[in-house]
Amino acid sequence: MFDAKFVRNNVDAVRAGVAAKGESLTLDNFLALDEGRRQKVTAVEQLKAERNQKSEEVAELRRQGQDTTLLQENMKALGQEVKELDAEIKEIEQRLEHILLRIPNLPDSDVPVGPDESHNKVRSLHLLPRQFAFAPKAHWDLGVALDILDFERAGKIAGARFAIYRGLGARLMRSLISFMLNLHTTEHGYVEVAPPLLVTYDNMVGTGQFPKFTEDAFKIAGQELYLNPTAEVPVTNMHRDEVLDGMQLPLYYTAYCPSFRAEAGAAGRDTRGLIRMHQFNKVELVKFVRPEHSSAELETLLADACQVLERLAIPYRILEMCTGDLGFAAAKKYDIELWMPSYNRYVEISSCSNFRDFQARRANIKFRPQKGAKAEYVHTLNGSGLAIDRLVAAILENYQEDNGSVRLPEALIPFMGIEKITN
RNA sequence: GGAGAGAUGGCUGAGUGGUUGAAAGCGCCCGCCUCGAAAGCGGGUGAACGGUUACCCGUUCCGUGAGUUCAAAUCUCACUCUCUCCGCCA
Repeated sequence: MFDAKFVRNNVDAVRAGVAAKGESLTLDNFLALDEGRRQKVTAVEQLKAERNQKSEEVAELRRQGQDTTLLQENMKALGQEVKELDAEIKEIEQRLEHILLRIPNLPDSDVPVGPDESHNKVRSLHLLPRQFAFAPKAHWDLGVALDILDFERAGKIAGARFAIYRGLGARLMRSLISFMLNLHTTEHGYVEVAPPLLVTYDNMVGTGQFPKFTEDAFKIAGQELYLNPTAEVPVTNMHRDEVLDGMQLPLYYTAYCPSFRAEAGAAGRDTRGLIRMHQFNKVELVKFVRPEHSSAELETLLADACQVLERLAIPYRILEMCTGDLGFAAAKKYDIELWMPSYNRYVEISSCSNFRDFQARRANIKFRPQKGAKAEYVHTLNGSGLAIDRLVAAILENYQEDNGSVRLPEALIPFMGIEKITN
């Protein structure tokens, strides 16, 4: 979110940034409301100054034992006027905030310009897709045949877009969680957290999901609580309304969280398998950093996420997202995509984003650069490190053998206690 | 779920409806002292918004929201959260 003053003073830049993201906002209404607000604020503040002054007079006259009824009568009208103006201002401010909360973050200047995903830039390729000497199976077939995935029974429990992990499948998921959390905590310097999975409306606003994308979230009936769509929400909001000690920055957090998405706009897409589910598992990376470091921190965040795929030896590529594919809150974003034989293409496994101070403003997260210095907004970043269900799918598909068994990546063997999943 | 206590600045903690943006202490910053430091002494030290932007001026903010009043941190109501005890439970 931007503050009104910034928008007022940088109308053209904001318009251009919004347009680059493929949205349109005239801001004319905003500017008119903003101008009207300032006029009313100036007016009401004069009245309030008068009220304060007269109130002091009342106090003074009373001390002298004089009658103040006449003065008090005059004050009533003044008080009423103030009340009405305050109400008008409040209404205008609500409308201004309504607009401000819906202005997307502006792209960094080095982000490739383009309307949609077709303009994303491939930054690098890592390992080449394996050439199969047999017809590779999709993970939903492999997993069911190996009796480690069960979609049918998951449907009995919760309907479509859910999965049951079973036996070695459940152990594989647990192994991936441990493997990734261990990697990030012991080698990359992240602090592991296990946050609440239900979050308030304000939390969702803080990270930018709300108010624009309420239909993507699951709401708890009768309560103002939502199932978290990504650990980004609870972990970033941990520090909401705080002034962090500048000496403690940067803060690195990693969290494993089940995550929940309504997938409102995805009816009929990726209906099979583990790729797009209402409930999925993810290890997330979140950083709170000084503004001058956030660009460099995005690069190391990306590297930390890629390290998982390096260790698992799965083919992947890194995409630099263009302006039209940045999403609402990001100023710059990389996607990591891994090779999925059943799709015969790369599939997203992680998004690593720099939000600059966009989320920090919404969630009111500041830091004090030095003792005694004025507090400033921090920069926040996050990325999946990585999405677990898609990783399971990719391991099954990329490591499958012609007899339907699946070898395990070296790095997972200590966690699994076996080298191969067979029937 | 029942009963009680509480919520004030970076922290601790005073506060009788009327110079209380808020005592005091801690912390922090500047100065004096010192070779330097500590101690001591003196001064300063919240945020947001608006007007001017050199300085400065005004308004708002004492958990949140409403109300009473000429005037609310202080009175009333609702809500949220924290703590203690009981009940329940993993």
